[in-house]
Order: sequence, then C-alpha cells, then structure tokens
Amino acid sequence: MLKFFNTLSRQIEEFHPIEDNKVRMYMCGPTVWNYAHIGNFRTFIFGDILRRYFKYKGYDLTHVFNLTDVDDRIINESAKQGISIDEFTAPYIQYFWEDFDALGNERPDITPRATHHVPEMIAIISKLLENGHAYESDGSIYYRISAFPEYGKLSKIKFEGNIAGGSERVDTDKYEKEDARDFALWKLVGADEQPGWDAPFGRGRPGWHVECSAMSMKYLGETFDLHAGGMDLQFPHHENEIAQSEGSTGKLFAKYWIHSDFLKIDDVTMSKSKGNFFTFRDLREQGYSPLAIRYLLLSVPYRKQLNFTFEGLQGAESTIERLQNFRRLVRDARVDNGSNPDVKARVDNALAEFEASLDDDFNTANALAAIHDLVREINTVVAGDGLKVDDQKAVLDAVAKFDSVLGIFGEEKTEMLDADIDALIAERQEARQQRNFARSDEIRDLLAEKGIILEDTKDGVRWKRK
RNA sequence: GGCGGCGUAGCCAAGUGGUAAGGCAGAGGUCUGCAAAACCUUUAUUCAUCGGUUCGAUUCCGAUCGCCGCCUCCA
Repeated sequence: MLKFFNTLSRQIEEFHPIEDNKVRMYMCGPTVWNYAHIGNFRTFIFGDILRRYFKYKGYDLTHVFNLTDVDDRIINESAKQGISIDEFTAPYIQYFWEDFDALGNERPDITPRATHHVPEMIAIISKLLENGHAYESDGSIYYRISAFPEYGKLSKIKFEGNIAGGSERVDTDKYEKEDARDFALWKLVGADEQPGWDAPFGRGRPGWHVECSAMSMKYLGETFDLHAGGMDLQFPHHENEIAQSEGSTGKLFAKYWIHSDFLKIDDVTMSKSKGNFFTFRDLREQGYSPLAIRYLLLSVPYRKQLNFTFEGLQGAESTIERLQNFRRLVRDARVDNGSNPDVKARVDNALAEFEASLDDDFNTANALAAIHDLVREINTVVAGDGLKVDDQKAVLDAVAKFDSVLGIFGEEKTEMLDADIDALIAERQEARQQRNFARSDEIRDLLAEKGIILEDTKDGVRWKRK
C-alpha cells in the first residue's frame, strides 16, 4: 500500500504517511439540483473504488461525501416556489441516490449537506476575520489571498499573464475586492431576503467553497488523509478550500488530492448544446445496463480523459457478460477432488497483478487486464477438464476479491426456475434424445422469448436469464 | 494570451529507452444435431507529423498539427 501512496498523483510535494491504519477521505459530491451526468458518475465510481480498495486492504475508512445545496440556482428556484431548500432538493437527492446505488456504489459513511452546516462555516469565517485572512467589503466577507502565500500550490496556477490578472474579464471594482483573485466567503443579503443566516458579521449566505472546509474538518479533523473530486474542482474550489482551512487552522488540510478527469463523447466535449449530454437515466432508457456503464467508466484510469462511445458501451455489455459467464462456468463445473498446481499459480499471479495495478496510482485498466488474463486461462483449464475442487474455490474466491473492489461481476443469481419451465426443459431433453430437433428447437425458442437462454453441455443443460 | 492533459490497430485503450498488455468488433477453425457458451489461430514492421539526443525512441528533447480541460459567473 505504501507504493500506492507514493504513486498517487500528489500535487502537494511533501510526503505524508497515513498513520494508525485509519483513512479519512472526503469527496465533493454533486450539486443536488439536476441529474448528474455520466461524467460526474465516473468521478463517484472512482471514489467508490477508492473506498472499496481501502477496505480491501484492511484500512479503517471514514468516507464523507457532501451533497451541495448552497447554490444560486437552488436558492432562487426554491424561493420562487416558496418552499424550503430541503423541500426543493429532496427529490433530486432521492434521484441521485437511486442512480448512485444502481451503479453499484456503496453508500459513503457520512453525507452532509451544506445548508445544515452554516454555523460551522460561520466559525471558520470568524477565525479568518480574526487572523487577517479575510476582510469585509460592502457587507460581504472576502478571503484575502495576499495573506496566504501558498495560494496556488495545488493547481500550480500562476496569475501572471492570466486573463483574470489582465483584468479583461474581471472588473475588480465591481466587487469591491482588494485583489481580483479574492473570493467570497459570505455574501450579504437583505434583512427579509430568504434564505439568509445571521452571523456576527451580518446576515448573509455562505460562498460556495467554505462549505467543504467546514464539513470536511468537522467530520474528519483539521488534517485528514484524502480529498477527492472531479478535475473541474481543482481550481478554484479545492485551492480555495486549502486557503480557507489552512488559513484558519494553520495546519495542513488534506494530505493527498485525487482528481478524476471527465469524459469526451466521440472525442468532443459533452455539452447540452452539442446534443451529447447524457445522464445515467438517459443511458438506462436506451437499454444499457448499469453494470456495463460502470465497467466502461472505470476501464480507463481516473487521471485520463475517457472517450465515451456507444460502440465502447456496447463492448462493455459483451465484456461483463463474458465475466458473468466465466463465474457461472467455474461455479457449475464438475470437479474432482484435489487441486491443479497450475491453477493455483495463475490465481496467485492474477491477484498479485490486480493489487499491483491498483497500487500503481489506481491503474484500473491493468487491473482489468489481470482479470481478463485469468478468465482466459481458467476457461481453458475448465474446457480441458483440468479444474479440481480446490481450484474451483480458489478461482471463485479470487473473483469475489476482484469484485469487492470493482463491482463489475453483478449479482450472483441463484434463483430457481418455476415448475413449468423446468418441465419444458425436461421435455426438450426428451425430444433431443429422440432426435426430434424440430420440437427441441421450438422449446428453446419458446424459452428464449421468456428470457431463458439454454446451453447444452456435455454435463447436461445449463440455463441463464437474458 | 497563461497553465495543464492527450494523440497507440475498425472502436475503447495499457505501457516501456531495447523493440507494442487487455477488452470490443472482424476473419478462420474446434466443440455442438443446429445453436449457445468456451477454446485455438489471426488482425499495428508500428505508437499524429517532422527534426534532434542515443548503439537503439512509441517511450527523452524541440517544433508543427489536432483534440480536451482550467484560467469569468454559478456550483
């Protein structure tokens, strides 16, 4: 695991080892205002794999995942409808978790919401005002970036030569800020304006960035291990979180940062105007399975952009079917007692490769290759009747281990067929005995219509659901 | 304009200073009554282009072309 931390894309230079077998992880979740698109879900799936891999490695993990609800669109829309923010966001939150669950993600341990943590935010802002890292201007509170020399250390952004610094796109006077880079911590609102929160420095509502500082430090401590999120959040959001948190505590904020990159759709950016903007639900409606979507989204290491194509998604459907067939084939294989030393070696090798790949900055593509190699090798062994009972267990255990991290094999179906289908299968076998293939094919087609796919093997008939 | 990422077979892609993983799709074959599943064989003398360094580069350096992201509001 040490190698894993050594190879993480770590933007902060010093090495900070994880102590005492505990991992505290914070991930920036969605804004609960609309359906998250599949690019967002790629990030959340990687968060889930991180979570699962820490547990796989025996770490004691605390995983905080926020749902952002301090957002102008949410605030304006809920005000317009005359309902509370919680009422407004409730259906979106429900949709989000439905999608999140359907994609096979484990629920994080703590899922706080910004509007429920305003007092914590006020406390941070008060501290920043006290120690000179923030200032009041026109009733609002801004972060004083000039008081935090390390600003920019995460994104390595340089302001010289930037458009923002060139004042072409930012009218500094308009915001009454000391410096164009300064950002709002607290925005003044009128006495009767909703929503608003009372604070020692005036009635207002929080800026975006302060919520994550408040919630992460509340649940994970002033210094925690891992902060994850989409690449788009690196600047300015995460940079500002560092400024707020370290500015208020004087301590290191997050030890490691992981940012996953987004998708391209057929080599172009996903956007509504291009008509290639997809949510998970869009893809479900087109008949693609959650498992295939998950597989596709994790098949490319998180740090690279993934070029999403429907050909690729269709391929992922085939791939997961192959994986499921493999597990079924091994499980149903007729095996003799004993073990095949060759199988043990191959299983051990695959598990070692799998872990080595994930330890190497989460190279999921290589981890999948290790699985596919094993699948091919063991399929060959099974085809040659070389699988023994000990091997069967070893292979299935390995599959369970792979799946405990990646979640791509799907549910193990152990359901029974109902009696009339059973009878049809028996009748077909009888017809085949009598070489009445017209009747046997008729029954096979009939069952196919019911979603039952039959396979004739030398050990008898197997079936699976389509 | 500034910063960063990427360009590998029909598609998705891993990877390395020493001669190209894996998946999907395609082709041929084995098995099967036929299918299905599975297996075997096969598919890049080549890694955007042009230079340079090197005994040797896809891998390092430079240039060019193309694509993507951030640099503004909102989150």
